[in-house]
Amino acid sequence: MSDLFGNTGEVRPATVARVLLPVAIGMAYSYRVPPGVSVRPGSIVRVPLGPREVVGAVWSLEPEGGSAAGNLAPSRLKNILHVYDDAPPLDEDLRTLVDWVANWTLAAPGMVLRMVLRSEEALESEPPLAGVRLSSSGTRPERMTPARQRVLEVLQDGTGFTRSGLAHAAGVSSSVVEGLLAHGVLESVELPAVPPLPRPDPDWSPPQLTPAQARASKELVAAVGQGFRTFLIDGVTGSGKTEVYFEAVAEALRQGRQALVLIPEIALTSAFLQRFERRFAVLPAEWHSEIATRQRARVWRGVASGDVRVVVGARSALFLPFRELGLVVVDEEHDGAYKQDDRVPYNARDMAVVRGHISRFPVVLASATPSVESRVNADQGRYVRLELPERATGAPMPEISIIDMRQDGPERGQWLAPTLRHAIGETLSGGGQALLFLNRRGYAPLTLCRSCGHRFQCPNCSTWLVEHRFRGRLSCHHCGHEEPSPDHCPACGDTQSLVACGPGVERIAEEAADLFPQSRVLVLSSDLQGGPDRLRREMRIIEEGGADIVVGTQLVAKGHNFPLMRLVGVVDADLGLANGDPRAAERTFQLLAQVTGRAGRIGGGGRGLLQTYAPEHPVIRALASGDSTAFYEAEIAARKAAGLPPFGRLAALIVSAPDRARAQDYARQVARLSPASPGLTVLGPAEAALALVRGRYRFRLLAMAPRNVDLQALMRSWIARLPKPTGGVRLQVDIDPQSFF
DNA sequence: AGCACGCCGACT
DNA sequence: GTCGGCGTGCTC
Repeated sequence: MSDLFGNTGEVRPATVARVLLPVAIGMAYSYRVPPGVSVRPGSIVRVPLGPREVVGAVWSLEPEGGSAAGNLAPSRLKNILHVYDDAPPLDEDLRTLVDWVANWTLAAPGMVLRMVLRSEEALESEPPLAGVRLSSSGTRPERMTPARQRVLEVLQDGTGFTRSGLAHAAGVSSSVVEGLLAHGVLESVELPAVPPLPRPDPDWSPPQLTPAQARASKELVAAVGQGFRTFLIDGVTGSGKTEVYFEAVAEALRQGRQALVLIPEIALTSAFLQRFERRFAVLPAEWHSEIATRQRARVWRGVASGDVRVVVGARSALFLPFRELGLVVVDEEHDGAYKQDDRVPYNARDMAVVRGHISRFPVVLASATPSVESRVNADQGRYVRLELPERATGAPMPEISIIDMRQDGPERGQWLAPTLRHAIGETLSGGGQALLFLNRRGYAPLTLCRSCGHRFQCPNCSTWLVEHRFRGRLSCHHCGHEEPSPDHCPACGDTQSLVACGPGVERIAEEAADLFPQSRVLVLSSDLQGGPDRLRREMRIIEEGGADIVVGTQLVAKGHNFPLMRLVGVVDADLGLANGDPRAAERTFQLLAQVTGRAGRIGGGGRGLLQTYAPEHPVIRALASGDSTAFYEAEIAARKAAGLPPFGRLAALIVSAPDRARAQDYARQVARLSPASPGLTVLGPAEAALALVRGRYRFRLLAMAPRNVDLQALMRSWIARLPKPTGGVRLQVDIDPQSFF
């Protein structure tokens, strides 16, 4: 027996269904299936839960009379209230994915289901719109007027319009339409709420590929429809990775399959959608947190029904109920935005591979600076590596050189070395743009009183307050605390004694403006007022040459192409190398490779200058030489020796409590228990392992296990043996925690 | 996750 | 005398 959606399943009337609910409960709950109602595994239902009603999904059916241990007596079961028949049941693959992700992340399966059921509005079809068309009786108006004439012309081919749409299209007022309707010239008609979606055309505008691109795309195209396989496109910035995987998307479309392209922080990258449109004639469906409710429901429904063929989305798009998904692409696969930190901690890049494995389709990871783990997977033959060693435009890669700040540093109170200043001057006089990159918002990271040594500190965190001179405020980048910039020291009362220490982008912009007074300087950072629209405008200004010097944080490393950008000066290449994060070097390398890759991307002739106090550091050497092999090999060896991912696995137990001392105390107790767990290494209770992260009173206790140990099972048994947290202490487990991996 | 219940401090 | 803070427990 097969239904509308192609699912074959028993339609034997079950009396009890196990329903997974979108709440943090470890198991599915049993509900009675009322007589005359039919459900199957995957059916989306509304059920009572305590005082409220929730939407869940049938996870399994229980045969009559059968009951698993711990279930309530059938007489006490509540009824399923409603079955959403407009939405197709979640298919078996998707249910397998939900269970898999829940097990992997140690999250409640219901919380993973919640990510699937992200649009309650999608579960019921939109009611049709009231519209009008020419009356089928052929009635003509008794008195013809020019306005009426125009309305009739617009309706000539028999299409239906909404009343306001018709008035607008004909250029008349709505009373003209009302009149014609009253006279029987027009008749009411139901219009579909969602106009039929044009489908992307795989053969609309195939690009001219370079030989390297053609080789890579050929391999991808051949793999589409041939089962599960993971590819890693490893191509330098500007090598045209997008064109390559677009060919795989095209092939999936030709084969009647859907495709999903994940990109980090999609809300900011309308340029990407336009590229898609140029290749496939229509815009793809978009999915991310900023999409409006109605549109979100349409995409969800379209994905489930098969009307939507391609989705471009943020990490959460991975949990959409695709009907016939045949390809997932993860662009910029190394990007941290693929990791979710709260609720269900998962990495969408890895779960994409899992989804491909479950549903037997290829997965494509792409990056100019692959993550260490993807690189290892490619080295070991688990992923197929496709290399694009040259820029698609033929432009040479930028020439990167080092400025040794110990010898060639600027004077005190300045931050741009003479060599960099000189390069900026040359670039500007040559008509190019210069980008000064510093990954630090604000004017100065620390304000100090010269008289008494007072430092402005956050009242909540133990961090310095960052001065934002444009806004006239001191701000904590940790918790968001803000206060007005002071004019005197609160400790000693001195008025002329406050000094800003160290640079932020605002301060670099000030210095650049002083050095090049005739140039237009633009600052780009996430505290730009005006939201994404403003950001897009500023990006446009840069693209069109409306700025000479851009000073930016990591915001400028991503997405946008700046055709006039010739020089990238990294103000502090060592920033980010010093913190305790074992991924610090990798992340710094990725960020600086991306940002220097902005130089000369179109016309060539790009230069990159790295200001550093550590010219011998492997990251700096890799960037300057353009050869990252040695750097990656060193990273891989270090990870291997430490048993860190990808050779081992990592978990964090997060302890939060109403005060720091109690969190710390409990973390110590936990750490003391660890030797009892074979195969698990706990870092701690040394202060170093009790890393304080985000917000007050939270500690992370890191645990590491070899790759072959079942970390999930180990953590579960470990947690079961922990002393019961009391006094407001709370625990949360996080596998592959964001702040470290 | 959400929601109710319950127990303590500061106000109309 | 109540309002409301969060700590605790429960939901088929």
